[in-house]
Amino acid sequence: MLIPEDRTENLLQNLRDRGYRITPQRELIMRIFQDAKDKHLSAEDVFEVLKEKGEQISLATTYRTLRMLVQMNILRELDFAETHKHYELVDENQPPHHHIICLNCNKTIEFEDEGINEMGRLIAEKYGVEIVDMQFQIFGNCVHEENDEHRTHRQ
Amino acid sequence: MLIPEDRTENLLQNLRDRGYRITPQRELIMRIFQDAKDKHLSAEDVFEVLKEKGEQISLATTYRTLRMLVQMNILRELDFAETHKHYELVDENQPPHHHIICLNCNKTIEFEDEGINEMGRLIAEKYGVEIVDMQFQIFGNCVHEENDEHRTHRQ
DNA sequence: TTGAGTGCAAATCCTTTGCAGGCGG
DNA sequence: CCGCCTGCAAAGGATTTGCACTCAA
Repeated sequence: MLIPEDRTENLLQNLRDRGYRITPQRELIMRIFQDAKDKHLSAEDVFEVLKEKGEQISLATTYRTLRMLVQMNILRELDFAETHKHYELVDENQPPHHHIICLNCNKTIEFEDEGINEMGRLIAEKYGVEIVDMQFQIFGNCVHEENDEHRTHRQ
Repeated sequence: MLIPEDRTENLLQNLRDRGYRITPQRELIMRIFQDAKDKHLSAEDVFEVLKEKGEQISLATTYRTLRMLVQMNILRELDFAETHKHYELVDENQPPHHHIICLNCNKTIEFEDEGINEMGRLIAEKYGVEIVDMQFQIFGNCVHEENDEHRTHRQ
């Protein structure tokens, strides 16, 4: 089993090279995403994790940092049809992955499918679009909720 | 060339059958979507169209009606990685379609791809998820903006 | 040293809600 | 006529911003 390497140092260097200052706040936030692989944290989530760790940081800085990291292509912004956005680390060595979102329990399942990625590339090429990101979302009800009253719409 | 039939009467009957009252406001909003096929209106867009037509309606009712129509599966809610949501008429006779969103000009291109839909169905089945909606979004830069400074991130 | 980054509070944007009055069935 | 719908204004949640201060380089 592969232990995922900590890319934080590289990413920090990357920021430094682009003229950004490395502050404790920025480093903390990047480490949170490194430690939360496979999660899709919201700004509020990140802020809560920091508070639990006893770290001093403002919500404003959290939002500013997330926005900056998305612009640097270090974080990917995800839309799960909620009122707030989610974020995850970009791994340029991995093909884009996609998400199933359960409308009952709000859990998300990640999946990879090279066929879908390839079709996305062909379609983008057909329409003359240079891809920045592709997201395939399946909204539905997962079997674990089978006995509950199903929600047949977005929340 | 096929002239798309006006389904508004059927949809209104549908609402009536489900115990909802048919008010002028609800009928107006449904007709706006009928007349704006291929567009992806936001709540504010709908409100503006109504104002231009000289119709009297409040923004609150616009939001309430949109939410109700989504719950009735008459409208589909779309997320284009913006701060507000977009809506389009659901056509149950058509397979789900998807969108390319240009990060430069904010234009959207609709496309259909039965291969992608089929893959989505297979994946949902594999993970035991009953599909409510599928959305494949390609974010990128369209060729028309080729000479402009490219935005390489979400707005 | 210096200006980019931070914290705080206020502002902004989008959307929802409480309430009193209106009107569809 | 009953109670669902509406309009208005106020509230709410998520995110951004102005400003004075701080600290990374």
